[in-house]
This record gives sequence, C-alpha cells and structure tokens, in this order.
Amino acid sequence: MPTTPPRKPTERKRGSGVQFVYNVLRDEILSLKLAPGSPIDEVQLSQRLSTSRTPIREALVRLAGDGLVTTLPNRSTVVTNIDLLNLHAFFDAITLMYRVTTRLAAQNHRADDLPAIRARQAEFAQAVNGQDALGMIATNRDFHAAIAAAARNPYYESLFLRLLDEGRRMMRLYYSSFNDKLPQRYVVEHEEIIAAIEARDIDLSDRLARAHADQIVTQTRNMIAAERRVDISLEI
Amino acid sequence: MPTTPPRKPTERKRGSGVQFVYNVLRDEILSLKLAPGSPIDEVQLSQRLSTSRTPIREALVRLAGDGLVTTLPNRSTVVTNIDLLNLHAFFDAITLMYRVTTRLAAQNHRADDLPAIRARQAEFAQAVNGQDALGMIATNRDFHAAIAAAARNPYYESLFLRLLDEGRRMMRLYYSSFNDKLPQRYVVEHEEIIAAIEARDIDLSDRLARAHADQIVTQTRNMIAAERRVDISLEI
DNA sequence: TGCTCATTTTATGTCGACAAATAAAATACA
DNA sequence: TGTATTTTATTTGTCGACATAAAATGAGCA
Repeated sequence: MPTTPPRKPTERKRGSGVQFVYNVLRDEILSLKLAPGSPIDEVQLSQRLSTSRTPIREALVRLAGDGLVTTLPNRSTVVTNIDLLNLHAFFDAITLMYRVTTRLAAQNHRADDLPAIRARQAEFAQAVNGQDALGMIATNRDFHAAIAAAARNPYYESLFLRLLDEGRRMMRLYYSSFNDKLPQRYVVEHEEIIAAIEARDIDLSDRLARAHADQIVTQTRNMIAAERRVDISLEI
Repeated sequence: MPTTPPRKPTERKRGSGVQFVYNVLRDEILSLKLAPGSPIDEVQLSQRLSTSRTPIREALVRLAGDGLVTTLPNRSTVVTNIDLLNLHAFFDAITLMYRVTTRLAAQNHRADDLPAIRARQAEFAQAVNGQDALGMIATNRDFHAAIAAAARNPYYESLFLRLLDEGRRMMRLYYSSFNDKLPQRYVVEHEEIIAAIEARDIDLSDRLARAHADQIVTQTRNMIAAERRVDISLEI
C-alpha cells in the first residue's frame, strides 16, 4: 500500500471531496498513522489532499462528532487521545453492546444476513490462520458489525461501531506487546455465535457473546497491563 | 418568549457563531418549531441569524452527527423525521439506557452528584404540580441526564442523551392527545430512584429504572396509538 | 392535451482571502 | 541572567463569490 493517498490534482467529482477527506483522515486515525494527541494542520492537510480548507474543516467537524478528533476553540484540533482512565467505562459499554447486538441478531436477523456474517467470519478465520494480527482486529470488527446490522437497532449499532473503532485504536497502540500467537479459540467462538443466531436461541447468543466479550476484554487488559509495566520500568 | 432569537446585527464574539447557530437550530428542532421533514434553506437561515453560510453549514454538519438533520447530497438538508417504524428499537434502547445509567449512578456517584440530581427533581416536581406538560418533558430529561452524568460512563451518557432528545420530539409531536392529567406517580418514582442511588443499592436501582422506563414507554405507546387512530379515522 | 427534451433557475459544494485570537519570538527592564 | 511586555507570526473563524448539480420551467412535437 502506498502511504500517500491516491489522487489526481484537480479531478474529483463535486460532493465527493468531504467524503474523501473524511475517509482518509478516519483511516489514518484508526491505523494510528496519525498519533493520538497529535495536532492536525488544516492548511498542510489541504495541500496534501489538494483541496481547499473548507472540505477539510467539514470532515474535521464530522470526525469530532465521531469522537475521533477534539476541537480546541481557536486552537488546533488534535487527534483524540486514548484515555486509560476511562477504560472501565469502555469495557463495560462494549461488553454490553456485544451482548445486546448478538441477542437482537438472534431475534431479528433475516434471510440474507447470515451469508454476510459468514463472509466476514471467513475473512476473520483467514486472518487468524495467516497470523495477521492487524487483519484479525479489522476483520473481527467487521464480523461483529455485520451482526449488529442484523440486530436492526441503529442506536445500538452506532454506539457499537464507535466502540469497536476505539478498540481498534487501542489494540494498535499496544500491538507491540502482542505475543503473535493468535488464538484459534476466537474462530471457534465466532462459529458458535453464528450457530446460536441461526437457531434464534436468544439466551445462548447472549451467553456466548458475553463470554466472547470477556475474553477480548481480558486479553486487552493484559496487553495494556504488560505494556504499562514496560513503561514504568523504562521511566525508572 | 420572543419567537425571533436574540441577536445584534454584527456583534458576536469570534468562535461563538457556530455554537449560537447550533443552539438555535437544535432548540427549534427539538421543540418542533422546525417540523420533521421540513427542508432547511442555508441562505435563508444565514439571513435570519445574520451570519454567513459557513457557520450555518458547520452547525448543520454537527446536527447531522446528532441525527437531528439529514443531509441529502447536492440537495437540501432536512430535519430528520420521526420514523414510527423503528419505534421498537427506540423503546428497547432507551429502556436499557434508563437501567444502565441508573445502575451505574448507584455504583459510581460522588458527593456532589446527589444535590444536582435533587435540584432537577425539584424542577420536575414543580412542572408536574403546575400541570406544565412540556415543562415536565424537559425537566424529566434533565433529571435523567443528571443521573447519567453521575454514572460516569460517557458512552452510555451520549447515547442516552440522544435518545432522550428523540423522545422529547416524539412527545411534542403527540402532545395534542395528552390528557393533561400529569401523573404524580412519576414524581414518586423519581424519589424512589434517588433513594436507591443514595443507598448504592444497584439491584433496586435497576428494578426501579426498569419499571420507570416501562411506565414511560407504555404511556408513549398509548399516546401514539391514540393519535394514530385519529389519523386513520381522518384518512378514511 | 400529454409527453419529451432543452433551458432557466435555485441551492449546494468549493474556493481564496481577510480578520481575530492565540502562540512564539523579540525586546526591555530589573 | 531571568522575568515581564511588546511585537511578530501562525492558525483558526468567517466572509463573499464562483462553479456545478438537481429541480423547476418552458418549448417543441405527436
């Protein structure tokens, strides 16, 4: 992948400018190519993406709505940094969303939802088999996003997507301490979840989702704790 | 209250323009002064609020992030209309948020949270005693928002606020069929909730919040059903 | 009269520029 | 040398204008 986004100097359809900027920035933020806390220079960005400041600003406002950037009045907007103080709130919320979306998917899914979910699961399994940790994070997100779509509740879905993105950033941040032994266990759990959804077993779906979420939360916690110990030992 | 917003032709501090426009539009949308589905003319708005189109657009983007307006590409942005198809999803989500925020408030509230909550409850009781239905809706929102703030989970809080606002619009929409006998019952339930939070009784808080939410959902459902019958009879 | 296509019109998306506010630098002073 | 104050510079917030896309209008024709 080239590090510079694909662009042709002044050829872009009307109306796609903002979307383009939004997508580029969003991707760079989630992939930590833009570090948390780093300031965003509007002029520099407008030059890099060869557009005026107006689409940049609009994209930034949207990203601020997503919580991905923070706008300081009259000062630079910065990439929202990951606060380790509210970790508990994050884990609590994402666990609940895992459960609720899976439950509702078992209840509300329609005929063509399952193929979509299975397709995401196939990509996930492929990433795990290929020992592609970053790919696993992304495909895991897509898998659960597909389930959330089948749950047919846009309120839960939007919060869940936001939390999954936040989790993706966190995972990337602490990726260095990943042991790289990607657990086949997650693949199995995903399969069980699919089966429960297909059987429309709401209670089982809930229990599986809860266990799955606890798994992920525990591993993430361990990752962060390990990294923190390294930080501390480096500080001293 | 004057129907035109307070403004002085060209005197406004730098940076407050967007916030001002955002607040005015938000209030007008939530109070149904701007009807759901009605288009928003940027030029007309810029003249009415005596500002340029740029702050208007930025405010509209923010409102779109809140789900209060919907932007149709290359076409007018319209006030998001209340879809009665997803009512089930709405009630499901708001009930869960009532429960979760109350639970967590019981668990996480600090010393100065309760006075704030009690202040909102006093306003609520006053609105109920004064048979001020619209005031009751607004103060009820603020009461539960205060509880959500004490719950110390920004993810739940933001979703809950969004749902409460959406509910406020729905209530206003069907206000005509309100019986105007404002139930003292809600005041009592609020008092019980406060007591449970203060006692840090998580299970009781959850049960009370659930019952309270069911009350509100049931009444709202009845209101809508009654109004719908009227609609149907008018159509025939 | 009714339908299709060209034209006009209206409103949005984007642009470059100016003004104000904050940060940075430079100067004055103790 | 260190601190306070003025000056400069950088960056954001706002503005008016132009370009373009979709809707509204009107002309042409069957």
